[in-house]
Amino acid sequence: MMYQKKTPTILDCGLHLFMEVMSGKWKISLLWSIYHGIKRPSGIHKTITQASRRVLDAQLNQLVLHGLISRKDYHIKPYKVEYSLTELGHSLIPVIETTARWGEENRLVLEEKIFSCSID
Amino acid sequence: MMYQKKTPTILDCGLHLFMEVMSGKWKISLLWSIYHGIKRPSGIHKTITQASRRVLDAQLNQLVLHGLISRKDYHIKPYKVEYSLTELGHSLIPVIETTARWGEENRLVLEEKIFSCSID
DNA sequence: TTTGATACGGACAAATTTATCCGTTATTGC
DNA sequence: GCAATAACGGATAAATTTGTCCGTATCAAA
Repeated sequence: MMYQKKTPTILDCGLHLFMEVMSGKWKISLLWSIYHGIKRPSGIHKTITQASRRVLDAQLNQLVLHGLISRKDYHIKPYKVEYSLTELGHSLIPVIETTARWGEENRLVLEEKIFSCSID
Repeated sequence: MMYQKKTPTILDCGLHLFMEVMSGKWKISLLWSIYHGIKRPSGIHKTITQASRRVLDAQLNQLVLHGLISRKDYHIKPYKVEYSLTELGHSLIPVIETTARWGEENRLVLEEKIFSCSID
């Protein structure tokens, strides 16, 4: 069962919409894997070993519900399931690349700041 | 006292860096207000009435610690404090605009999906 | 002198997200 | 049969974020 929000979601501006569907610790990595052709849940898990399979499944479900990826079940035994980006998911790639570029360009400063926050 | 993280922060890719400094329910609105010339805490609060002053202060502090805004205390009575974007904060504006544009372009679909998640 | 504006943050509760533990089903290979 | 792989999700604990309730201080104006 999925968690039921108790406070209203704010979607004033487009950035809030973006944050809403992107928030989730592993979602970026998941989208990235799928974009790079790793489609099966087990394969994805092998590329994101820090997270448990359970958690990845949950976030994959959210991505599906938000319409960024689609899930194809081949209905064969042994099981086979594949995820792929939807059109909406694809439209997100250049946006992700823009933000990722900003992060990389400022990595040194950002890492230092983030680090100093986590000690005092 | 600020919360002490217990699990390691993941900063593999630039997008994670972006998410790290942008995560926080009111940060976008705060940056937006400051960018648009509303600099004093009380004024900012008037533009974001859904949040309590306490919460806004906390997130403003985080933005300062992450180096996105700077805080100038005029050391006069009655109190006067002003926030402004740092160079790093400014460099974020076009990135925010890119993601916001994506959100707006897909608002209809996204709102519908987000909404349907919140009912079943 | 009481009210209101400015500014800030401790202490704690509530909401939300993430992680861990385990149980299910079915197939392949040894 | 027994272990490994593939797939999925309930129940619950732990971590993290957000919100609420207060208390501090200074000054101005009514």
